[in-house]
Amino acid sequence: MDKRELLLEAATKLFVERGLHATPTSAISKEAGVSAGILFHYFKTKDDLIDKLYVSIKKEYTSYILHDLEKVNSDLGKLRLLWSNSWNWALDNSLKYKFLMQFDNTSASERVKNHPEIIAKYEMFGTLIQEYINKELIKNVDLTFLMASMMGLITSMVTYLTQFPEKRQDQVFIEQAWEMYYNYLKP
Amino acid sequence: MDKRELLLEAATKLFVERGLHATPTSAISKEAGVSAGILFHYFKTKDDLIDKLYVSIKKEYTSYILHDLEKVNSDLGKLRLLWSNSWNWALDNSLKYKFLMQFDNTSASERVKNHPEIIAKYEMFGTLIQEYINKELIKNVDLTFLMASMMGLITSMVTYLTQFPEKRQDQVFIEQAWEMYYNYLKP
DNA sequence: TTCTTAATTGACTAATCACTCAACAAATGT
DNA sequence: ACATTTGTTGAGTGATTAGTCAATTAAGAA
Repeated sequence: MDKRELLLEAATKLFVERGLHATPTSAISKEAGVSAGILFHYFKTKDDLIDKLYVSIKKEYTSYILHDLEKVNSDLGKLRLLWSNSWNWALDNSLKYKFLMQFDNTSASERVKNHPEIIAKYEMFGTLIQEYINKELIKNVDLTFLMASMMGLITSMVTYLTQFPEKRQDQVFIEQAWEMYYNYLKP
Repeated sequence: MDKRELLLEAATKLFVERGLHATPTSAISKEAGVSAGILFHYFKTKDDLIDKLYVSIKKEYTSYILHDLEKVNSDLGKLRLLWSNSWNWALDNSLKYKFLMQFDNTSASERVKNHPEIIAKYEMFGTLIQEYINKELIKNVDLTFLMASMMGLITSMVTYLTQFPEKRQDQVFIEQAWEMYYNYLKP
């Protein structure tokens, strides 16, 4: 398997488990089952690894949010899919999601937020949301706020469903979750 | 001024600014304007400092949430104060709040979450919320979920109001914020 | 005042850690 | 086949850093 990928995976696990400061690069390469030196073949520095990891996860997340969207016709249906994509990804990738949350609260994320590919996804997402706002399907709030609130609600879900995983199958719960979200957004 | 306090303040600032892993203890003592050695007089290790910082901030936050609650009569008024206390504190202490967010997403927080004083505050908060649930003032969800969702919504606010601070004075906005929260919680 | 304890300093040390590099292996191209 | 690039290793290095400690000062008690 691709060693770069192995390294990123190992790093995600250890960073969330121990925190950035308590995870030496040697631990990462050990966890990944590769030599210590190879890490610096794929990543210039430790900070570079961290930045690349952030970008890669953020890209995966933002891509998944828009996933299968064209298969739905109605606007409300699209919005609902947007939302469920978002929290399904978070639940299926809780480690990665936790890393995002952790890193987003550091100024270090400023270094990296302006990455072109992420900006592109945001813009796509942004025009879509703007369309919904124009159609008065949702409240007129700025995109940052909307993303942040989505993340906020999803974080609650992830926390909750990590504790009670069986609830995730519950159709009533899913419906409630959606209502909660939409209540929050509708004009 | 108390040097222990100075150290904790400096640490908060630097941790949020640079992240835990990029903040040496020497930088903390320098920022605090004290000698390098004194840090280890007040804190056994760097991790001990981090843990103590977390507990101290969490204590301050949970205390402030319950602040002035006895001055309000109606249940709904109390709930509203609970909420506004919570986000006012977060906005007035955004550095501390960001540190909490950052650290809560690390397993390191497990070491420290069971601190008796924090648990005590949670219990107080918990019985209060249980009362509201019994009175059917709010939905019957578990406390973890409720706290998490509150944090989630507040995080959105903090993100938003950091960008547009002038909105904070806006009465309409405050009213909307409350409605959003209550919509989310009412049965 | 004198004695005892606590606070404070900063040079020092032992350990850790990010990162290098020379050597080798594998793949790729010609 | 040979040459060239690319991937991989792990021991080694220099810098950084967490944490110590002997010495000094300040505070409190008697």
